[in-house]
Amino acid sequence: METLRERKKQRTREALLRTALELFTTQGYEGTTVDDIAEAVDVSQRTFFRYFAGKEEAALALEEMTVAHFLEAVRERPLHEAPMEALRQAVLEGWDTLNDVIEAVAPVELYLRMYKVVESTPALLAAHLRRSVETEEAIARILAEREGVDMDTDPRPRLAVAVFGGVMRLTERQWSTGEDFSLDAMRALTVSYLEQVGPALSESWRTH
Amino acid sequence: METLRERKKQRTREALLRTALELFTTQGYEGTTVDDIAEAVDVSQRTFFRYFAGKEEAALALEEMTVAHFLEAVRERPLHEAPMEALRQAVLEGWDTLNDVIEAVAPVELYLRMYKVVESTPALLAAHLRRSVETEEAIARILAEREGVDMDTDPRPRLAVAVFGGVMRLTERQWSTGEDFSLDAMRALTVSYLEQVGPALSESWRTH
DNA sequence: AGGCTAATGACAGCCTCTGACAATTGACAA
DNA sequence: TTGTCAATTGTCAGAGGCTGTCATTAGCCT
Repeated sequence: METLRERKKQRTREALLRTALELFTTQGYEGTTVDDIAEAVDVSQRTFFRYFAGKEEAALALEEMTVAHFLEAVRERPLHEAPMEALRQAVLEGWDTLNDVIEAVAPVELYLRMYKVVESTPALLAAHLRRSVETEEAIARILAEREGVDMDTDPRPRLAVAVFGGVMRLTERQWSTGEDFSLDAMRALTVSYLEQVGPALSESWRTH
Repeated sequence: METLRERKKQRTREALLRTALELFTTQGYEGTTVDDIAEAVDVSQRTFFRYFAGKEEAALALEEMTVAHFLEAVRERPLHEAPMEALRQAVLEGWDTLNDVIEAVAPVELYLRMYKVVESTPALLAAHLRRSVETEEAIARILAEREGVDMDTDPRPRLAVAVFGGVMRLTERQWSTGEDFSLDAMRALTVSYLEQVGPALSESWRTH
């Protein structure tokens, strides 16, 4: 952001994003129109769509940053860790360093509030899940390269990621609807669920 | 469907659905407008929205039928089967008896073609995934009751379903993009992936 | 046959998103 | 500094999904 022009663009984008998130978390996603956002920032509606492909993109912009951050964490995991363990450590580390990634754009608190909005708004949840598919494909690629296997012939990378992704999405959902809506609670849930995957799979749950 | 009125409604709905699916599979989902469908059936656009909550609902109507069918299959699995095994058998059985559920509305071949449309259309894939969340919640409830555990305190039902769902979605995706687009191929993929979940999880994949 | 009710059509309107063109504003060299 | 070029924005116009409303039609039932 050298030139004045670039700085202005940056400021417009951040104003749009911050305003959008603020409105989404207070009036709800569907209760907020793009016109509302544009008007609050004092730009035309058309300008909003020049910065964001759609309402969804603005709503999920923070998440996109954290996903990128998580992918980076996976890439940097030591090679001696087994795939699932590497993923596990990467998520936990991701939560720990969440603030470093977000703070420049918005307070963590706003991110957390958006989480609930996403989870409780059908249209947003749908968009979120669709993105997860792409994220999982990216993670699978990282794992495959890491372990030196070929994704096209070996299903294990995608399989491991599918399982991991399933558990993580469940974790998010339970967390966002639970009472303890803190990062610590999220960490605890993650650890707990990942621990119980094994037992949940092959055994019978009955205690007769 | 006793009265003439009810028969007419039934016919209108089926005409709309069949026409919609036909257009979706030939011109694509986004290349088809609701007006196109309504016009082809010779009803007003408003009438379309009286039968379907939206374009999505029409596109996913067949799938909804098969999901209901699958849930029924899960409910009827013998109690001696472990949870994951019951789910596995239910899916396989679901595929076997797919035709019985679909044929009254549309040929299986149309259902299969729609599968590719869903998987390759972002908006539809998103809607599909969102529905999967609800489906998984329903399955978890069935499993919990079956095994006599309380979902609110025991995470295993949701956990098992999350894992299973993750694997099944991967299966669908790989199947829909693969070359062998037959039900047999689907069955084979399902069995194969479920077999490899265990190995993919805890071990290292390297063969040094 | 005639009243009742359900189904449909016809508008009008809101919201998301896009293309096109003109106006503005910063960048940069002469 | 000024003039030119390019990037940013605003303004329109319009498509497409979806909803509310109200009048009209058509099946139902006595």
